Amino acid sequence: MRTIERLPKRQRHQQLSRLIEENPFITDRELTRQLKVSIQTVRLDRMELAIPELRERMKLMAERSYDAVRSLPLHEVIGDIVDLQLDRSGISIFEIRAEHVFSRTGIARGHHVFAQANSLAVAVINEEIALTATADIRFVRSVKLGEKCIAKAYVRSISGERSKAKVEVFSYVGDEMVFQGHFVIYRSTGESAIEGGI
Amino acid sequence: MRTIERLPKRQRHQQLSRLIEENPFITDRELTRQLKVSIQTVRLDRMELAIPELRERMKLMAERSYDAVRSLPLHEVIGDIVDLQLDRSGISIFEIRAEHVFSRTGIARGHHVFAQANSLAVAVINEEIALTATADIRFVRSVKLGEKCIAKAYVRSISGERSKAKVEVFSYVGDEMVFQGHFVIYRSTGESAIEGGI
DNA sequence: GCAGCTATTATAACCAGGTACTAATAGTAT
DNA sequence: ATACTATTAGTACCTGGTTATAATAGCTGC
Repeated sequence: MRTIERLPKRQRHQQLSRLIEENPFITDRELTRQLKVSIQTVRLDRMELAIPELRERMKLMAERSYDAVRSLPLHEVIGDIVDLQLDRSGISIFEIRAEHVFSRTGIARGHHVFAQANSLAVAVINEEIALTATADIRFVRSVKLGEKCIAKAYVRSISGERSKAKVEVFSYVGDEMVFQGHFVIYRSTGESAIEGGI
Repeated sequence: MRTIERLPKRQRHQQLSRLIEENPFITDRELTRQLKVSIQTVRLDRMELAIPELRERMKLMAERSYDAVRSLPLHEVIGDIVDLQLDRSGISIFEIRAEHVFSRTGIARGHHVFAQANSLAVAVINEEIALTATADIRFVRSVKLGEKCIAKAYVRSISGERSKAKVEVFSYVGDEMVFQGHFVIYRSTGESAIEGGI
């Protein structure tokens, strides 16, 4: 009977996957010890499961984190700006992924939604250095994992003398408003800045 | 004359450091090609500069990113809460590190300062699920790389009927106030939540 | 000019943690 | 008995190094 002998193999495959997921730094030798099979079996199993060798796993992790580090400057703006009319309006899209949600509920953490809006409010201001001075925000409904958050910013006034701009941002999922915020942005012309925008 | 022959070595050391910093995935063989010296010289140089071999570098990067992934759940609260009196007040400390600042200016990005305050405002509410409904915030002065931001939250009112709490948060660097915020937190008793707190 | 020094290069043995391939063995199904 | 799968064993080879030992080149001080 095939099932009798095949089950242990599949079980071992699951165990092996779990062990490597739990500790990606485990060697085949250690897996041999824990699974009580020969090192060849471990390697055949990895082959079948398309799990790369330890060094390859470490390399992939290192590359992933290195790419993340390199792309950090891009994150100075949270969300992808898809339309921008300086000193007038702007639109950005931000997809809520696993790293943005409150793990227990799958609800996006507030500061990510805020960050998208703040980024856009700063970006829409046509100035070298623009920093958020104040913000008055309202989370209208929760944003969930997988949802695409579309933020629209409108510049309401620019008072040239004191270098302040008022920007309103509304964020939507589909046609539901999820967030609204009124930002006051300092359009710093170089001197002492007030805050860390995005 | 010693300086004549020693200079090229120090220059090469600088070049080598720079090359590895630019691309940590470079092999000694490739360094040999770029520096026009033997592979032994490259290895002696790495020894002198205490730069680990490629595989060790990748392992360190992988471990660092893996630790970061594992500690993510801890980041559900931004900042270390050092004092907490539920429904009354709380204090948290958050050190501004390189990953939190606007790279051009070394000024902390607004959403990190906001996130610390928001986290604390949510944490101080003695409820299973607490979500930010609205926030009225003001960035008083910029917070810079290396500064320790101390947030103090005070619960101002709890209206049991509609499950709302008002929380004030003030953040300081030393004795300078850098941020203030008025939060309205929903103390969700299980039904439809409004926002993604922290 | 020659010992003494540093810097560099060469050579060889060895290592971890594998891959790739071949072969043997055990169990079981038909 | 035959065929098939699963497992184990063994060997050669690979990358990207370490470690140690020795040879060579270039200059220095005297």
